[in-house]
Amino acid sequence: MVERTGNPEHGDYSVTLPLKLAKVLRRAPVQIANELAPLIELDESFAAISVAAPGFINLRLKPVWLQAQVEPIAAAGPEWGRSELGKGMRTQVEYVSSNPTGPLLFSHGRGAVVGDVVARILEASGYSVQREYYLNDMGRQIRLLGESILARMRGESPPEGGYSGDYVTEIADEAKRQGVAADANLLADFGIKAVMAGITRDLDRLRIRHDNWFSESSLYQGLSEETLQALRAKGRVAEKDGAVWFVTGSDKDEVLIRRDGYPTYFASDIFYHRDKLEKRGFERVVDVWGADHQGQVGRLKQALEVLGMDPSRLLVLLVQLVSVKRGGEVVRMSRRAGVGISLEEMLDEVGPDAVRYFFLLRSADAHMEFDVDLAKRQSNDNPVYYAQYAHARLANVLSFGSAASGEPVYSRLDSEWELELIRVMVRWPDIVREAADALEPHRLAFYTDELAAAIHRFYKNCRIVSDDAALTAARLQLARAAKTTLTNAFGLMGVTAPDRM
RNA sequence: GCCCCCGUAGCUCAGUGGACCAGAGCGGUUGCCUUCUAAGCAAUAGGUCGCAGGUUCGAAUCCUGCCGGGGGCGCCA
Repeated sequence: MVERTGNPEHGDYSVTLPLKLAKVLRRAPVQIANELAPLIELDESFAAISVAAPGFINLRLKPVWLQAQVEPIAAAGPEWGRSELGKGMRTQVEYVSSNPTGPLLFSHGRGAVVGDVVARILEASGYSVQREYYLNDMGRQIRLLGESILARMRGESPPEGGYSGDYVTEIADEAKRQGVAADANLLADFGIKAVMAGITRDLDRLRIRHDNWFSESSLYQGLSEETLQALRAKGRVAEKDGAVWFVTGSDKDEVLIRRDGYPTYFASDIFYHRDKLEKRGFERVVDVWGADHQGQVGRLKQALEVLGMDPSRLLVLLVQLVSVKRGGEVVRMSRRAGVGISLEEMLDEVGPDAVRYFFLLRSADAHMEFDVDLAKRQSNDNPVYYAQYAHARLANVLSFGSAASGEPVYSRLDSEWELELIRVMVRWPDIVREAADALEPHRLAFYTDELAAAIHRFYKNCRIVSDDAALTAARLQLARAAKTTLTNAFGLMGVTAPDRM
């Protein structure tokens, strides 16, 4: 009903209620608007109210109100933009969860950043967040990992469907050095530890952490049988062809326990999510998955519903695939295709700030092309530097003007550039709230870009430190408030805010 | 065949719970450093918003049907 206007000429906010009422009341929207407008009680923040065709009521903020926001924003510091809207709701965000059978690929990095920033946004919005990594530490893939290492130690070729990357050789060499017995099970354990050490090192460089590593094998200490029993009691389990099936009710049932005795990932997913939602009692669970797992969402939610859980408590964010453009050549990344650029390699090449910022510059459900050449360019065409440079400029001028004394007179901040900067700043809490509601981290990057642009224009057009003490003090406070806002935005994105560049 | 995502400027993408000239970045052209960082600012060119219907006072946005790209539909993960 109340929306922000897209065009400054229409004020700051607009009310579209008359347009919506028009149909119900069967009257012209302009007429309704004209009657409604005088009834709106304006507090001192708004200067003007006007009716515009075909029936908008537009509201304009008073400059004096905008000017009065500067000092509180500067004073709020890290708190500016945070809220308690989540009311401490126990929320889990699960992300990365890559199998410990090989190093992270660059495409995993996207899900890692999306999950991490979702967690940061929710924390800033008053949710109680746990960050979890689901560790697939059992099953066929793990057995293959052990066998692959063993084969490498013996100089044999890996088993069918096994792993053959250089890291397998490295692990095999290290296992030999440490005198690990040539046993597939022991080597699998050894391999998991070695691979996870690499994964956590990469994540650490990307500034991504988890609170909990949840082991898949721990699900099979009681909970699995209990859950199977519960499904059986609902009449949703059948046995045929030597396997155990989940009866979906449609024409296609799903295997839970394979003929060889291994549970399928579907089974583990059911057990795991029951553990999250019931045993551990998270009110809401956010899973960040690759888009290639889309097919699992429906059946998992169905199973949870059969077990009596409200499936809407589980939110699955599907992150689309990434391709990498480098030197004019596009490399499409796919987990399955096995071709991929490692995350480590990209961190070496472009650094964590650019990797994070670029991932956040795209909505998660859009395929993205990562332009390596652009990301590593140390120049003005690089959006990361554009935003960081705005921060560095403010830091510099604040240091330059640190000796200035004088009482700020905020009414002096009356140029279009100053007022525009304040308008952008005061939106920040809304941006955080909207990003949290929609679970859309990319909104932060777009906002940051807009804020940086307003800062650069302000800096360019308003000489901050001058002979005019009152104006200087006011502009320095504005610079402080802008720097606070930008710092907080970078903080939620996990991007550094440099004081010098 | 069915399901999900995408199709908007030369390129990469926002906007898609309706309305305010259709936006940003990169790339193109052109101006601006005696003064707190030019990694900046300013101007300019460039688009049948995939196609066709429909709903509406109004559609890039909602509905239907097509077309194109990607992903999924396994006792793989």
